Amino acid sequence: MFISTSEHGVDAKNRVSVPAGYRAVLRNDPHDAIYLFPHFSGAYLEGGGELFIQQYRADIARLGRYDPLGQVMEVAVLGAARRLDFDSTGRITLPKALIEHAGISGKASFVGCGSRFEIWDAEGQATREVEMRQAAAKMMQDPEQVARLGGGQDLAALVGNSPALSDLLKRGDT
Amino acid sequence: MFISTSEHGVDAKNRVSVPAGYRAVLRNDPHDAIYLFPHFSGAYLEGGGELFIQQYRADIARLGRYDPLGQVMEVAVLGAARRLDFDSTGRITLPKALIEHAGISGKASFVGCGSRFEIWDAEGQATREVEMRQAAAKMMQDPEQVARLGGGQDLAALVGNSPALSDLLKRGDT
DNA sequence: TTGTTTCCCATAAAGTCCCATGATATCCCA
DNA sequence: TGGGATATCATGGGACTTTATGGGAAACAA
Repeated sequence: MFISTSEHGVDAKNRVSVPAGYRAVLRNDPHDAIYLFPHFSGAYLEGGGELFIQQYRADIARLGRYDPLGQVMEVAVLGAARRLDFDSTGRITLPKALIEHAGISGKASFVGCGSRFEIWDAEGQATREVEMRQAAAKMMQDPEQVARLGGGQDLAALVGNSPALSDLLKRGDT
Repeated sequence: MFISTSEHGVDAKNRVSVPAGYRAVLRNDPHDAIYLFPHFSGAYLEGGGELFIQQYRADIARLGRYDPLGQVMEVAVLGAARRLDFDSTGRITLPKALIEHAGISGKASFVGCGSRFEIWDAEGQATREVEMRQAAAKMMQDPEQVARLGGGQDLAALVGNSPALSDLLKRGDT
């Protein structure tokens, strides 16, 4: 699971160290690499491992070849995505197009989001984090939102019913 | 898996370099070649490897010999498709008919779509990409579309239940 | 011949690998 | 529990390899 936020410098060759904790998550993947794409809904990159990109692929494939939503997502996600391999010290080289989309200058901020992570320009990220915390607090005052979120009451049941999920949790590399 | 978008010049001999990442996908194929055909629903080419063309073949075969749809697809896809071999530096030579169908002049844009890719004239592709990203952002604001897309909730369970899919992910050449 | 296609070599730019170094974190033992 | 030894991590720079692309020679067709 990708968690925590950390900043890393982007050098003259556009290289940036991927947080060690994230790399540990990817260690079991077929290739030692991450997938990244410029997100369509904001100036940031979304990324993850093999599972992350295959989820998008599965979602798109499920819609079928002639669905307009699927066609849009194909270009916006798969067409824009890049596979970036690590060098021997755990860095990736960010393509120019991705750097420009996210407006990264000097420092990049990695934000873990569970099964995926986001990369933002470090500059704005600090304030964004505070805003998100405030937004969360506000939403928790709305009973409807609280109800939608649930509150984790049923995870135990979920695990009990799903050998797959149970294995996944035991394996611990998710 | 074919992902990312890149532009490549088409020279006086109609040669064009296939992105290195795409060639890596095809390395396990029986012949080191791609299949391409002028797509019936727009001014672009659709292409892929052995698996890509065999999927079309299987779909058509399933319809049976006397199905009008099958007959149409046979001509429109298999009849129009070409197998193009790579030269020693990873280029293919685009036949005139394909260049004309896609309106390619000078530069061609390869767009990865997972199990297949598209080739567009680079001129229009740049704007198309921006439009698609905007369309995606807009669609994500419509709860109905979001619901249709799903959001990958079930891939993990899917993988857990399917040894075949799990192997596929591990093999990593999809 | 003339035009077309295929193969091979040359080159510049881009990307990747490898080693070095300083900083940080972790471990171990008194 | 403090402090030094060790391992891990982040980052810089140079050497090397791959990739993209241009051009020329050889094979083939009309």
